[in-house]
Amino acid sequence: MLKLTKKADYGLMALKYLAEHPECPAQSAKDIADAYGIPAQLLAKILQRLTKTGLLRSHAGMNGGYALSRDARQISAFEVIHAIDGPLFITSCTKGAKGCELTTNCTIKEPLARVNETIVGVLKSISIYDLAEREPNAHAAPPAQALVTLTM
Amino acid sequence: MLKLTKKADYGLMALKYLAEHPECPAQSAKDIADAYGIPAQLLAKILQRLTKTGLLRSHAGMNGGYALSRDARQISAFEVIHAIDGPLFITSCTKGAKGCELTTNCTIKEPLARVNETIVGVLKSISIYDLAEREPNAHAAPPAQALVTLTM
DNA sequence: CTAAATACGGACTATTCCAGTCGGATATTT
DNA sequence: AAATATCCGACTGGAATAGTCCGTATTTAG
Repeated sequence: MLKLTKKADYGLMALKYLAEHPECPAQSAKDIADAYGIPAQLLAKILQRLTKTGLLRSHAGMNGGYALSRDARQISAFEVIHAIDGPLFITSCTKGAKGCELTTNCTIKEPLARVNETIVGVLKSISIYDLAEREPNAHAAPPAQALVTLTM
Repeated sequence: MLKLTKKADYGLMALKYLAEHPECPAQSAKDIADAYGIPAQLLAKILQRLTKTGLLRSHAGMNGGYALSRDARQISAFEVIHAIDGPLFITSCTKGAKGCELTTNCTIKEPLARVNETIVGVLKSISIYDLAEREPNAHAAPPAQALVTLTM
């Protein structure tokens, strides 16, 4: 449980792929799908959605495809996940405005909301660049240091 | 997305309820379910599972029910969630031993694994006691300070 | 100008997972 | 013996996810 959807995974993988091939002006959905062995049509729809939210730029026609709309360092994992899966709630009961229907108190919700914020914070601190520039062997010095302080 | 199951929510709520009523030797599943308006039979199964994993102690018969097996401060939210929902994986592809089937690389997985660990860390730092000792009005000074440092 | 390659997008199907129910067995107290 | 509990396996309904199909629009190559 507490899983990302496969679509979000696919989206992250695709952006990583694009970040790793900055020389190419665009990569088609099919190319990316083939590279990872994921269903092409499904990935296509994901990329379309990422285009609609402005993370990608698309170009139809031959040699068309998708490209990052910004530098990979400027795109966070959170943005990708949010674009694909929608808002991120850890509790089942957190609904838009009406809150929890459970009678007295879902007091649980309040502390878990902080956990939620923490997760969001962490995901925001990870950029697509971070995902890409990792050769399997270069496992050593990780640069950035994200510090999350949660008071409770 | 990235949601806890309702069962986990219910489990946390139930333990919180038990922590708030330390005077009673035991609370029946039905009592707790009624207190929150959640399905009694469903909660019963959840409590049974928590008993099997050792977080609760049960007692059949009249005036029977469930009680915390340890001090509320010694039970983490993570333990509860893990007992109910099983191991906590943020990525869809993390399977027991075989890892990811996707051909080349699910390089995504490695950075996300750290996110995973962070979440687990936060959940481990929250005890049932933390959930319970919160009167709706006492919204002021939160005591404990959990500090999560993640390097990436 | 035509054909190929590509993005776009709605509708549909399949499958999995979660939530909740049912029925019956066992244990304990009164 | 009866009432109150826990215990546990099996089943069902529904929602959400994963994936497919098919037609349209756009751009480039030849």
